[in-house]
Amino acid sequence: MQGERRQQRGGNAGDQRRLQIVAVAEDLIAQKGFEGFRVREVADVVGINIATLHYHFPSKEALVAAVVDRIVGRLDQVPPLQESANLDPRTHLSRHMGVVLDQFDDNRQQFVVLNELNTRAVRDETVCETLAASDIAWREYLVEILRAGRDGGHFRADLDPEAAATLVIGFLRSLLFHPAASADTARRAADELLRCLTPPPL
Amino acid sequence: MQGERRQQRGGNAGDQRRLQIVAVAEDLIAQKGFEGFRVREVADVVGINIATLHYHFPSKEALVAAVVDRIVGRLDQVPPLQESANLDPRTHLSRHMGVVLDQFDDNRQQFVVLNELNTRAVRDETVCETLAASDIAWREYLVEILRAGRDGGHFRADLDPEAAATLVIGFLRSLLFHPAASADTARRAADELLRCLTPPPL
Amino acid sequence: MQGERRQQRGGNAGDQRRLQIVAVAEDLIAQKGFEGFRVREVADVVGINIATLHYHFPSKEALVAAVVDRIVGRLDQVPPLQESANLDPRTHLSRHMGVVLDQFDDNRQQFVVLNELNTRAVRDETVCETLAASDIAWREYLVEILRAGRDGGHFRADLDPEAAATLVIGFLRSLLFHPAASADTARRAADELLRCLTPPPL
Amino acid sequence: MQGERRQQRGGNAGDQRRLQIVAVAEDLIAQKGFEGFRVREVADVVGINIATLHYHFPSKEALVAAVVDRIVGRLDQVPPLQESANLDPRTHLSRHMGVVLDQFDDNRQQFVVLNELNTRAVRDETVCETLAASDIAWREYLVEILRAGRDGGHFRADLDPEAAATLVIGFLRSLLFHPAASADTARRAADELLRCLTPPPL
DNA sequence: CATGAATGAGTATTCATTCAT
DNA sequence: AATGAATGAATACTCATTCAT
Repeated sequence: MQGERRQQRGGNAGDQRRLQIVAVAEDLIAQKGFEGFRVREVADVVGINIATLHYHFPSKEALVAAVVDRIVGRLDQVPPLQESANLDPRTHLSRHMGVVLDQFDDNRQQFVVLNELNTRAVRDETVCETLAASDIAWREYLVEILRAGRDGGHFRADLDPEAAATLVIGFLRSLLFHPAASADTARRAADELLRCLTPPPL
Repeated sequence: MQGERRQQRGGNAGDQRRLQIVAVAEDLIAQKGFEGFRVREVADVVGINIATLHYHFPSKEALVAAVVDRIVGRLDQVPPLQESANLDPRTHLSRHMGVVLDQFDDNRQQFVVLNELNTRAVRDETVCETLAASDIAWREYLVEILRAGRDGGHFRADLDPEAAATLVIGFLRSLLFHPAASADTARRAADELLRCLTPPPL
Repeated sequence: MQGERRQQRGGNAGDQRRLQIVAVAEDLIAQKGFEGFRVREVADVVGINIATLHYHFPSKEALVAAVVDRIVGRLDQVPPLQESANLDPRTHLSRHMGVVLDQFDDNRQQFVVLNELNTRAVRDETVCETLAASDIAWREYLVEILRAGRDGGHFRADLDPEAAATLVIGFLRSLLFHPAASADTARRAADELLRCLTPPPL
Repeated sequence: MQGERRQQRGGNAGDQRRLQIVAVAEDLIAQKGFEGFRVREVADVVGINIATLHYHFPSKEALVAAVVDRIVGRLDQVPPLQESANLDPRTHLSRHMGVVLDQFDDNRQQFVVLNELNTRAVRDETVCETLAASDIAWREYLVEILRAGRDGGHFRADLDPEAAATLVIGFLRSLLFHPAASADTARRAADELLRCLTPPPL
């Protein structure tokens, strides 16, 4: 009976604090990388004692896991999925890439942390599987668009949807490598990719 | 007797030792990442005292810089550049991607370290500039091929060489994210990319 | 319904809870020793919050003191004292040692905790005095038996009752050192000790 | 070839330092017990940095193990064994107990640490075995004396040498429990024990 | 060139205790 | 009586770096 009310959606004071800690941790990982990530600094920024942080997250590993969940959780929310469902595939793909490029402009920190995550995935089985699961979902989403577009004549008739999905993902992923890249270069490449996939005018 | 053989290329015995240290360091960075990279472990594997290592490399930073130089130096040796110079651009590009994909199969460690380097570049100005320089050279090399191919009719007439170079680099770079990716998937994507760039049959 | 039964001996519900805490604490000291004894673990096993435990026992020291009282309180209940009062001294001593040896078989945990207590006594004045008081009572009890036995011809005429009491106590105490000792070895030694004290047959 | 000279008996500077650290550690264990034993305090007393201590002993456990070895090593040197070899068994046993009682007077710290060791042995398999090995050697030594004494008429004819050895060891061991015991009480008990074992005058 | 020994600053984690509710 | 959250002071251990030999 006790504390029943508190088990709602993050309304609890404790949950609130945990969210705060994870948010700060993500910031710090973006700034310093996993290499320079210190739990003590998280506690300092949040303004709590290091022991309090360990009360909420029993170990550094647990805190990192929470950060990973948070990041991947955001990845899985592909915003245009629902709204653009009834667009023609080419426009759909165009908007999808546009959304990612916008995020690249507006929230570059997220990309930096994703880069950290990718590097960590090489040696952390858990992170690797988490990222792989997210990757598969994204790939399937793209393959569906590309196949529908090919069959509907919006894309080249000889298009290999899975291979093309690899290209789209590869291109978008490679943005992670260019924290200083100009958005313009990226948009030109996205346009070129769309032309690549589009059938030639007769 | 000792060190007699060492008087070959690479200079004196000291240079030889330095090369050995850098090689071990690269191995360890590939295994543990920068996060788990310890100078003491380098010394242990080489079989020398930690103080001796510091005699050759005054600081960890200096050792890491040497490793970075070694890796980037290898990057800049694009093997097919010379030999394939007089091939037609489409075959040239195809072979270039093939070479990289072969390296991905045979020497994945190099890709892992490159991934580490990319992540570090976000916070290390020196590494960032070193990688950027290598990147520009690669890009120019590809742009040249793509432009020649477009003008010679091997590639689509409406091709944007610079944007296409971004796509090629992006695709190849994204391999770093898939340490477990099947080589087959990558080759299918490379083929698709070539089809993308090729003009449609009339 | 709740707490109804609890209104028996031991007073109110609070006393009941305190008894429960002390019992768990003794168990844990037996398992982990004073070195590995944690108040938090006591609270966890009892199933209460650590703050609740501190409500009942203001400090770790207070809880330990309660455990010590509990253990020494049990020591002072020498069961055969009353029932065997009118036995001949030799049988009396034999039964006394038998009772202790039986406890050694049946309730070895108690011996383990006593060992912890003895070690702590070196540095804790309070524990030392508590144990010393218990010791003196035991010693006097044995001296009485031995003196009566000597004067009544059951033991050797040249027996030094106090020295013999030291031997009996020393032997029984030394059982603490042998958590893995066979009961048989101990009983053989007890028999030998009795023979030692008994006058030779004429 | 290098440093060959240094591998002699503890003459090396490093060995010297290790001996010093172990000696200080033993002192501190005697003063504070294992419960209050801190590696940092060892370093402080020795006058070295905590990292230097960890250079010589990689972990607290390793340091404790070295202390245990040192203590048990001393236990195994039963001084009177050689010199008293040709004494009659009764005098031999008397002197043996005398030596232990003298140590009890002169070097009580050693007994305190032994007490700590005994308590730790309950939970530490290694310490338990080490102590057990030392115990067996001591027991065999005593059994030999007692058997020879019985067969030679110095001790009672119905003496059980192994049981009597248990009594002697038990008595001497029980001294550990009485850090404040008067030496006089102990000597009276030792005398009584000798009388116990001696055959009655005809 | 090479080494054993040493160190300062840090690094995650622990634990008894306290306090507002 | 009971609890979730918080804290100060420790605690073992690590790591790059230095120095005398």
